[in-house]
Amino acid sequence: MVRVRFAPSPTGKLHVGGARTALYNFMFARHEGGKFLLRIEDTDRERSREEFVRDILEGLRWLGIQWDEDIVYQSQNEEKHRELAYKLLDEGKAYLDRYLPEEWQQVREKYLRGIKDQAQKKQMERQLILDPPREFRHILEREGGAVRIKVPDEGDIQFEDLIRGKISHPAAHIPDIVILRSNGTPTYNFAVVVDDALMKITHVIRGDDHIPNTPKQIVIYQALGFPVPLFAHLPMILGPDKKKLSKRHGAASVLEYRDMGILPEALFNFLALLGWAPYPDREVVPPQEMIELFDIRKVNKNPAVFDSNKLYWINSRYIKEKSDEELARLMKPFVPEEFYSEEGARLAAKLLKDRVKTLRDFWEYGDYAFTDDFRIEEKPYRKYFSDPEVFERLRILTEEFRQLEEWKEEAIERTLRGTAERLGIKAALLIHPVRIAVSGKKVGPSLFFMLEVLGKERVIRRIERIMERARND
RNA sequence: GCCCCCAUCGUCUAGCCUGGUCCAGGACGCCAGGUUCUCAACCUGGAAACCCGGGUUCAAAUCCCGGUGGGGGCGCCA
Repeated sequence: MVRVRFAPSPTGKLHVGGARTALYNFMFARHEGGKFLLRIEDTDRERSREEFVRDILEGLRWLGIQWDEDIVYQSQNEEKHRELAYKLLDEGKAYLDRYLPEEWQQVREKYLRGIKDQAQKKQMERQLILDPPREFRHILEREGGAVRIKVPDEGDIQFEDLIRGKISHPAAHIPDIVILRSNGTPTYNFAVVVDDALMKITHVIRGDDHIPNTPKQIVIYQALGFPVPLFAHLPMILGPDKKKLSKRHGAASVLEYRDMGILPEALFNFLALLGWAPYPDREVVPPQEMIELFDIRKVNKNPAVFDSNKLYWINSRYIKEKSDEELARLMKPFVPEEFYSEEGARLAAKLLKDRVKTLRDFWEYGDYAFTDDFRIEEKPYRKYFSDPEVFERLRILTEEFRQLEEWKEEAIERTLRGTAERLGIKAALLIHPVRIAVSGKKVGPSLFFMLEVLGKERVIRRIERIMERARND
């Protein structure tokens, strides 16, 4: 049974890099019919915050990434970590380092400064700890200390990465790792191994910044006698400047994308595509299908630049696919409360779903669907309503509209063009002022379609109202 | 410094394992044209890449070696 986990530390919001890692774990678990678990690595008490835990959970839920068992908090396992570290000590697989951190710093500077050869350095460090120089002889009398695991001095630590194939690291270059600090808390590499073993994790899927940690963790697994899981290291996600993605690159947090009007399935789709391609010629692949096709072995090795442009494009595709009713519901958070109505939202959806990029755009470009009190762009308004002739033209058009029985796109167009012809003017001289009158904007959907959707009463009302205003201006 | 990892259009990628069908395919973006009442969408077309150098081979984007470039790590941080 496949068991994977996402193990964020709650020292910041859920950002897209973390979300992608969670996503790949989730897709792998679902594809394999296994379990996806969540572990909060909250051992860094200084920096861990409850609000970040909430942000992470909310972000995952929003993306549709559900975890299967109770959330594990790393801090719950501290007793177990200590116990296992002491067990290794008893078995002679680890030893005590009695230096205080500051002392060790001094010792390193004094005795290890020029040493470049890592194997040699490792041996000297061990020597210095087990057999301190005269001035530190006294530390041997001390109780306790940090626990260091003995790392083999020869051979290579090897593992088969599901994405990269064989990775090998000379054991002699790995120093004896501290697994328990002198204050009794476990270090990261040790805690991860113990927790993963306790949770019976079978596949560790994480960012490739962890590749250098893996050989160390394997040493720990082996010392503990735990089965070593399989590893898969995902490439990093980079900002447009090819640097590791961070807050400097604009929105980096998952919930920020939600608040910008991105659909969760669009972000899911987009993130899944960063490092993997389900098809050679299809980009829009909904979550369920992604899961069915997911193959960890096909994941790329090279880092990917986060291109928000493409995210917006994918988002617009998903918006296009949705029904007006669903969009009406989805856009609610993005419309000021006093203006929101289900009817208005449905009109906005119908009018704009083929042209918007985010849910936010519905209000941004479609306020006139919700209220008569929409914003009128000054420049085009002045352009079309400073011509005194516009009043008579629109008065005639309004009369025609009033008598129009069948309020349909084609009939409206016929009426308007017919009127223009009789007046001996270009249709554009009616079209543009009407557009301003009913929407306040110089650009938007096809006018006749817009008039049909908005409805006869509203259209006439708005034309008359704007003329009223223009006369007074 | 040492160790590990990576390298196809501006960007995401297909192809690479199992050399020839690749003068390298798709998508975003960009440019041009079409449509049109506007902008977008849409349709059509276009520019745009195998990091460099050796080797193996009849044949290399694909295999091997070296270089260069980028990333990560070398903590009693995670």
